[in-house]
Amino acid sequence: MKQSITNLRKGEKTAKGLLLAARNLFVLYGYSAVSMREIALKLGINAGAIYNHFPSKQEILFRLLEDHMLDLLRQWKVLDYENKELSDQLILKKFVNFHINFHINKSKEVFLSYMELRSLDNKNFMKISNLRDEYEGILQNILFSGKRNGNLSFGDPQITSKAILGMLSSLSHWYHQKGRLGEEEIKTIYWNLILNSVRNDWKTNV
Amino acid sequence: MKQSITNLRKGEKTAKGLLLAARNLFVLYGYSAVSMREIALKLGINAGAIYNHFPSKQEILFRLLEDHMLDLLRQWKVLDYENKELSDQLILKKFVNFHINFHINKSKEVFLSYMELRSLDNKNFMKISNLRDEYEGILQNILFSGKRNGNLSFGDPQITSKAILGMLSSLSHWYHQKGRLGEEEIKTIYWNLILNSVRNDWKTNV
DNA sequence: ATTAAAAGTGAATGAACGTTCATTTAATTT
DNA sequence: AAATTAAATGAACGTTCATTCACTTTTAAT
Repeated sequence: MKQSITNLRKGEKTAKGLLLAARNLFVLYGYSAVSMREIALKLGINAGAIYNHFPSKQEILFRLLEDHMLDLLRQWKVLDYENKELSDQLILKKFVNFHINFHINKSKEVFLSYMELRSLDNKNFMKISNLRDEYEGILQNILFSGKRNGNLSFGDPQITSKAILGMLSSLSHWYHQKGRLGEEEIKTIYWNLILNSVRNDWKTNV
Repeated sequence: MKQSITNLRKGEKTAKGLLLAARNLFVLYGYSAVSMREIALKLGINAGAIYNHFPSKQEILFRLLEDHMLDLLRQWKVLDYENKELSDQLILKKFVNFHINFHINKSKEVFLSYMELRSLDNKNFMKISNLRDEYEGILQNILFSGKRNGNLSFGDPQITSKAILGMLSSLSHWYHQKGRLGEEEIKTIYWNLILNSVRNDWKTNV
């Protein structure tokens, strides 16, 4: 019989709990520094019991990173801005707001994806790497389009997209809910920085 | 008798070689995932021999990170821009160029300092953390000064400095010597992005 | 050349690692 | 309530970990 989301089978609850515990521990200490015993301990179960839910430690990390990247891409897609005839500037703003919102609300997942790419084995690395490229491609396309249409002005689009993503993603390294500024204030500050940086004449600066 | 730099005592050569090998391995796989045996193997010596040069694995990591941060701060200080009566805009440009140059030429050290802060024990973490704050303070001061004098215009200076440093530091994640663009081109692109982002009227954007 | 210090060996330490397994206990379905 | 499946136990597997140590070899100073 199918179970409701709020009334999971015991095993599903444990599996979710394990992912959560693993995520928190990996964020704090790094994948390699965390043992299966430590993860199990957070759930009050034995390390061996983890293998009723996941085939390996590596698979836990992969699940965390893949779930996160698929979530990121899916959430952008359902907004469907690309089919809404928005101006280049407005869709860039939508992207910035989306990215900030996501990075604030999923800061641990973002941080983990950032830090533990290298802990994936080759096959898993390629999968996640492709998903990352797909996401980076979204911003690149926005910038390309804005430059082509003359609505945005900046240097190399690939470097620029990397610079902007670097700026935005650094959020996950220092943002905490208890911080001085709220999400909206941060969005405003970042949007001003980014819009100014890409809408001015190129090579007019000292 | 004092030795010249090019003619080190054997032990000093080994010590330097160990730091280099450890740096490269830590960058590739992470501190926790690298064993003393692997580090020693790169030098063709036995793991036990490492302890003739360093008291622990933790100390090797700390040495790498401290050396790097002290080098970063020292190199900025010898330029002594702060005593040269430069305009706010020009000193910001100097800082950006300095930061990019350093991050391109020491990309492995930068990357390591970024990734392995959490692998330091408490005492060491505080030391490195303080050095990082000192460096971040340099940019914050430049931005504060520019805003106070009306030469720069942007939102919250602390967020802005974090955003700019995030943008600049992401360089170490993707820059490789073999890349399409050289150091000067990257400096130009970044400088345009950054200058535009902080010299325009605040809150005039859509 | 002699000698003392420095550097390296190779085995050993105890602890911790991810994973497996036979078995028991708990949850769910019949 | 009985039968079946899922979940957890706890010990053990072989391996690897950082570190120590008695000892040998190499290096550098006398």
